[in-house]
Amino acid sequence: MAHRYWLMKSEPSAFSIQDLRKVRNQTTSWDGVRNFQARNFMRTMKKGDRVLFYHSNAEPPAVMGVAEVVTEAYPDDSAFNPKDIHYDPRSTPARSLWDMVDIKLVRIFPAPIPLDRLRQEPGLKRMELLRKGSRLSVQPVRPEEWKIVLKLAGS
DNA sequence: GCCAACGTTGGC
DNA sequence: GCCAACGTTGGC
Repeated sequence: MAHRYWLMKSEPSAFSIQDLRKVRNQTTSWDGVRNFQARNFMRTMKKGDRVLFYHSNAEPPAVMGVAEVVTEAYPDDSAFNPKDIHYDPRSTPARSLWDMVDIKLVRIFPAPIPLDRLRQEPGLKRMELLRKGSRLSVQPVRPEEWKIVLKLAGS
């Protein structure tokens, strides 16, 4: 089965794509997702799936580069820690409510693709990111949308 | 900082 | 099961 495509949002003030470049193995666990739809998407991710890394709440908001799924969904242990900002007592190691995946940096685009640039592309009209009021932090990307975005990135 | 859009919570 | 109140997201 062919790999699937996704988009994942991060606020660069919390964790940027430059941060991802610096961490060990350029790999991080995508913890802290506390939205069921986003969690469910992560649960369907397969090793090798490709991810657009998006900076939200940024100036400008933009697609920054590409990452890949290297570990499929497993319990998000940040939910178990009362001191963690994402603590959720409903989730326990025995019965994990929240999951995460590991992603690894593939590449950072030479130039970010700003949100308003994406909006100019007729082929991206249906993209989840561009839907009015869309807030999903993990979302699927159609293959044809992926192709357009990568073309905009100059690949 | 504002606020529209959305998801979640909880009283009934 | 409804839905008002509330909290969050995220563009602007």
